[in-house]
Amino acid sequence: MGRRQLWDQAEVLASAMRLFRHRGYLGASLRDIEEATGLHPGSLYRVFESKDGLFRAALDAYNDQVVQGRVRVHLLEPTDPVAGIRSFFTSAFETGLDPDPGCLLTNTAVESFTVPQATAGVRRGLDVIESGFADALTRARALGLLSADLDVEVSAARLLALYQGLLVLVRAGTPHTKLHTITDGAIASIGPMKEGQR
Amino acid sequence: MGRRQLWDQAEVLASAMRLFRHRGYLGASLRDIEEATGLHPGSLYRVFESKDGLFRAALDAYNDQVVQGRVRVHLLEPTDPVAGIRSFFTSAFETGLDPDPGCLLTNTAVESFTVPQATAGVRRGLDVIESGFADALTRARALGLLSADLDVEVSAARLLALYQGLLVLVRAGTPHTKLHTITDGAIASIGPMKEGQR
DNA sequence: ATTTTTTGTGAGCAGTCGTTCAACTACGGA
DNA sequence: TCCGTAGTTGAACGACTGCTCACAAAAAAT
Repeated sequence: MGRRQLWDQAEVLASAMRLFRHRGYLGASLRDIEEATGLHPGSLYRVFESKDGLFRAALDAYNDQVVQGRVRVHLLEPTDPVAGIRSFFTSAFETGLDPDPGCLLTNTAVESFTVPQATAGVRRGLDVIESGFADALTRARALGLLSADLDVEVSAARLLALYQGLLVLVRAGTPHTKLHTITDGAIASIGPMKEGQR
Repeated sequence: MGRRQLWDQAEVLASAMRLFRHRGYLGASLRDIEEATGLHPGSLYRVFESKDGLFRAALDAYNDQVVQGRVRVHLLEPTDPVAGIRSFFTSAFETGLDPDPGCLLTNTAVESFTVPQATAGVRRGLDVIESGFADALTRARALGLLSADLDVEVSAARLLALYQGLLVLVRAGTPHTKLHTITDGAIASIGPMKEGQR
């Protein structure tokens, strides 16, 4: 054996994730990373090989924890799937953080030409979200909350786009009132049954 | 007077715009800019003061030419506003360019924490698009193409988000078939009247 | 023709980038 | 106890960053 690792990998990835989410891949220098994680370059490079490697690991952690977690809580588990979709949207900008860091997937997708190694991870995360929407829509339809002839695949794709667009607007500093309006419109666009309808 | 400027400012801004659109602000170095525009740093700095200054000028040019132009052609002028909205969406990813550079507004919005000087320009551009949507929707409603009780402001905001989301997905390398599906959904979500309806 | 004014050129600046590595520290096994 | 091994440290590397400026070139003013 030998000396034991003094730091927790999950904690370091969480710090790196926060930093990348806020500043992007190019905008986060290794000095920034050093400060954020408390790790010196030697340790970082021993475990993650490169800045790229760290970024990919952080993106994977983001997918496995943040994205999967949010999809589960808002899209897979709620007994009211329509309300779940709504809260999935609003929780994207009501983070309590200022400034709102947006979504690492969105930010990385846009940066993808300068970080091509990350595109696979971005796709994986987007797929998770889209599948989550599809699941929630299917369940909502089965519960009679949505029109029976709603095309789940098409609606899920549109909700994904709308969600990514919302996160762009979050980054652009759009006021929350407008973000709520968009969320309301998103829900309305999947055509939930009103009271007394159908 | 003195010596005359040898280069066309509009051409230089167009080249810079292309470069920034593809690589982002941080991803485009001054050497890249030099190569793309054919200008040496001295000339660049005499006219634009800094990399920031050049970027802001390029973003303004993007707003004034690309954004305004596309809004006019697809949203303000067409006699069929619904078809115009559709072509506004599809023209965002059927650029004929490979790889598709996406939209400078979208990309800059996401990069905004590392280029805070550009947020005002981004907002201006987004407002132009949203107003364009609102104009097209109003005209469509007046023509009886849409339901009379459609809320134009809400729908315009949602179309803007959807459009920005589409551009994120473009950057993520989403296949065109899916982008078309999303476009179809966007049109369907504003509820255009079918034949025989109303 | 000479001076003045503006523009173009590109070598070079100080600082930062991602990355490496030799010295050092802590632990398990003999 | 001492050795082998794994982890930590931070100074330093070459490459690159945004940017400057002394000089050359060209056009207007004199």
